[in-house]
Amino acid sequence: MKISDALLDDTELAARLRLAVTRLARRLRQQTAGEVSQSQVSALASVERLGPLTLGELAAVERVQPPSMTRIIAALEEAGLVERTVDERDRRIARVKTTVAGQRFLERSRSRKNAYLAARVRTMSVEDRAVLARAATLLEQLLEGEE
Amino acid sequence: MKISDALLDDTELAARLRLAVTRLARRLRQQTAGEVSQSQVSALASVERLGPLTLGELAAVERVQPPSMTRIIAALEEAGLVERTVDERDRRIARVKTTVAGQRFLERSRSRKNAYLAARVRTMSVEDRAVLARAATLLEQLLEGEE
DNA sequence: TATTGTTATACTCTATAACTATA
DNA sequence: TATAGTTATAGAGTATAACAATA
Repeated sequence: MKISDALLDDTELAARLRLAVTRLARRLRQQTAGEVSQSQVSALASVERLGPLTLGELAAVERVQPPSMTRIIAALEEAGLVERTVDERDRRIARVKTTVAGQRFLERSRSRKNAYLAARVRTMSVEDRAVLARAATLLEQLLEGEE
Repeated sequence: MKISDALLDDTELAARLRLAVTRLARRLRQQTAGEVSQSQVSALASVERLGPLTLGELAAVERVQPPSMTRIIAALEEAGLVERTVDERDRRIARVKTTVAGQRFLERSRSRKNAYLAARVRTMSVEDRAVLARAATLLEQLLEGEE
């Protein structure tokens, strides 16, 4: 088997991806800038990206259990980054949307909390950045596409 | 600014990468097959890849604090996946290497615990896989490259 | 009864601080 | 005194189970 084949082997590629992604995620978790956790930022970004969502929908999107999302949203609400509104027709349902402060926070995140990764990316060639950009898209699709 | 430029912007790319990586890592953590945690598998893989290492070296490679590595290695040792040996000349130093069982475990990991990712990768085109393979390499370098 | 979300509780992982033993 | 590693303890973050409110 040639090296070029080995590099594209499903299992090998999956293993390498998993290690790389897991390590980088741990590193980024340590980078945790400020009082807002990774999960909270991720949820906040989903709310911004997908618009007003119910807690259940958010939990599904973020792949966490409902009680976890309750806590995440409670923290974001306390920080003034999201706003909850009860559905008028079905008062069991709560919808979440970003506040202006939440949107500003995300903007700052993109230029400040990602400084670590951005600094690393900045040292890369345009070609390498293009690869990472395409990979990011693929990883997004990979997660969206399931079941 | 053209879309193609935006895609290669340091900050935007970093933000997208972070979200994608964080989400995938969380998804993979849930996939946690069996009694061996992500961190343990990651450490075990490093031991296999880099050969016999001291606990301190391992902690540095894995970007965790020494007490965390102590616990990780204790768990791996209890599971019979690694073996510790005390340095004869300096009895403060403990070195860790994989056992046969540890190597077998990693082999199984690659074909079983990564099933989720591998299944997703399998649906991708050869071109997309090549992108992910290159991205994996870049992410590895990104982490290795820091001081 | 079924569904949406919450509260209570416990577990896992990691960190910091204090300690042991070796040098 | 300095260093390698461990033990003690605490803090996030998440999960499962039991519950409350609404339909």
